[in-house]
Amino acid sequence: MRELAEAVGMRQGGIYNHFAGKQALLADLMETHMVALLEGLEDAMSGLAGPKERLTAFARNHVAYHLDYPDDVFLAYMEIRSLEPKNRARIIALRDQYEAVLRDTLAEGQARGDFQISDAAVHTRMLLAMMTGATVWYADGGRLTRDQVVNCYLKGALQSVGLKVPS
Amino acid sequence: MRELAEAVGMRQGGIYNHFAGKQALLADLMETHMVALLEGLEDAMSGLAGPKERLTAFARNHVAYHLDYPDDVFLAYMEIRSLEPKNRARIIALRDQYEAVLRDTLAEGQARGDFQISDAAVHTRMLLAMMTGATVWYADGGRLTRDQVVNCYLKGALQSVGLKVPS
DNA sequence: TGTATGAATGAACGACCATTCATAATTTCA
DNA sequence: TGAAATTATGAATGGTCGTTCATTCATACA
Repeated sequence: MRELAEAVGMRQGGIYNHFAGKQALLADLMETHMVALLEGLEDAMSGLAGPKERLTAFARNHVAYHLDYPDDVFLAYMEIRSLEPKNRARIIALRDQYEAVLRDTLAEGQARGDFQISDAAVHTRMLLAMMTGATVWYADGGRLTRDQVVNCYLKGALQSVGLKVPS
Repeated sequence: MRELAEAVGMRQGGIYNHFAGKQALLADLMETHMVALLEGLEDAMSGLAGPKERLTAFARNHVAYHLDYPDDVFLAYMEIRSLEPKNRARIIALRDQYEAVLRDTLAEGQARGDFQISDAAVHTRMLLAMMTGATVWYADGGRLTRDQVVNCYLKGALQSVGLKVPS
């Protein structure tokens, strides 16, 4: 808390005029992150019908957002276990809502016979873990640009469901 | 340290007769984990030549091992940043060695034209994150058996590199 | 049996940290 | 301008935790 206070230009006590405590601050940060992620997703996927188009939009949006806000993603992953039950439940509900968008897309592709996957729920978690992992190693100014990385992941995601992707 | 001591049936001070301190204990745990992972991998892949066979063995071994030791995997991920530079360097060297096995396999498959991937190094991280993620949600006695999960991930991994997998 | 070695104990130490609160400074607005 | 409300300060509090160490205990061996 001392460090956070310094970082925004005040002393330790000042933060408590804006947040009830560390837990409330953490929960607020994580909720803001999840809501932004969800809203961005809804924008990106609105109006798209086919499973392939929807998966493409999801993957692009997910990877791009995660590369843009690696700190939020890191915090959400590392500190979810620090949330009190009530706060954690709220955040997990948002996360579940996000996951459901991908799961429904995969299930529809599977039902249509467009996707070759064993299990939509498992494949959802496979893809989410795969794409989120980009934040761990990506750094601006590295060998690949952000867009190149997004395209690598998109290709991997599409191929993972059995689609053919032109090189 | 108090809790760890209790868990092995002694009081807080006793641990220091066996480990120099918390840092040494953590480093020892993580090194043991990485060495076991590497040795298991070498066993699983020895004698396999083709990229497809090697990727198959890697994926099976990785997912199976991770499902068997989720606590080790969790610790290795969450606490790697807690290691002092010297210890961290040792662990990361082992991790790099492990990654290199998969990267070489993917690069060979790409060079042969067997795999359709944009970038072997990126695809390595995609697959590792994807497969490691199984530990986050898998629980014994759930809807799917361990072997079913391993096969889901194997199929996803093989398809991600552009291979056709019979359903 | 007596001694030496290794291991366990638990109180104490020092450092760190989130939070509180009395006080002071600043801002708002009538 | 002056009072009220909001915000900032920083010392103090209570708690946690890793580590140390004098002491006790158990075991092995001569």
